[in-house]
Amino acid sequence: MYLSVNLNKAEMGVTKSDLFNEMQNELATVAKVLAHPARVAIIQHLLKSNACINGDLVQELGLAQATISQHLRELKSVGIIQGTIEGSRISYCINPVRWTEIKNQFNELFDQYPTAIPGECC
Amino acid sequence: MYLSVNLNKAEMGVTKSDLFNEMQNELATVAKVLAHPARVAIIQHLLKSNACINGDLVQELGLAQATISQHLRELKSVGIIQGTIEGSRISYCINPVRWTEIKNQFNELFDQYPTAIPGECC
DNA sequence: TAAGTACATTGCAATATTACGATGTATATT
DNA sequence: AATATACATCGTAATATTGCAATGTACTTA
Repeated sequence: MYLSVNLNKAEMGVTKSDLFNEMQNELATVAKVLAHPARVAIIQHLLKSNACINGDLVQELGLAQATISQHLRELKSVGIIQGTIEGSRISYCINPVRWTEIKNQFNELFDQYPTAIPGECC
Repeated sequence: MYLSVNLNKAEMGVTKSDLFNEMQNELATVAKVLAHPARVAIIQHLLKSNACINGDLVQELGLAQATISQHLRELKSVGIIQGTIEGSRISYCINPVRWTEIKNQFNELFDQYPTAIPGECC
């Protein structure tokens, strides 16, 4: 039987981030940014072309300009990309330092799994 | 000027997954499952203890039983964990094969970034 | 068989995300 | 200065996610 200890009104739709540690919250935040195919596609386009502008991505992905702009903002929010003003355009590219940080963050989790387990697991 | 080509009513809140390729959709789907600190915490608990049951996680994370069950279902949905019935309990653990697959999937993306770029980027 | 334990599922409320048209801001061109 | 270009932001509608109480299902024990 599971008795409810918390008698307050439930906070629905709200992630209880105070229950988790820094690493768990940070990894989840970055994962959330990668959790949309358009943003993965934007990243891959930046990997291919080294740098590009909003308009390129509108052409490439077939989403509206406002939508691309919103995705770019989310990618920027975790620092995975950066934008530089170039005249009337903004040139976006991967942030190399942050890229490595994020890669390492994920691999710290991935590498926590022992490569070989005797015969335990289910 | 950005003329709208699509004159149909906008499909809001709906990810246009048909615009993206298989790799992009799959990576995004897995990232979405990792995009919640509770699910990262569940994974880490499984890494530490090799296997555990729903009740353990309720104790460990301080979320309701139904909530843990929901998170476990999402983790199972991408195959990152698996559950085995053990009497009246269900023992969860990491799926080793899928774990490696996912790790490689992410690193395929991460390793697309050239380690050293001359002096191009912004 | 009845009561208890363990977990899933359902139903629902609150919040978050996705998408785009419309509009705003800043630079560039005529 | 007026027009065009490039991008951000706002407003809004549709859908998705999060969380939990209540309930359902299956096994276990008294």
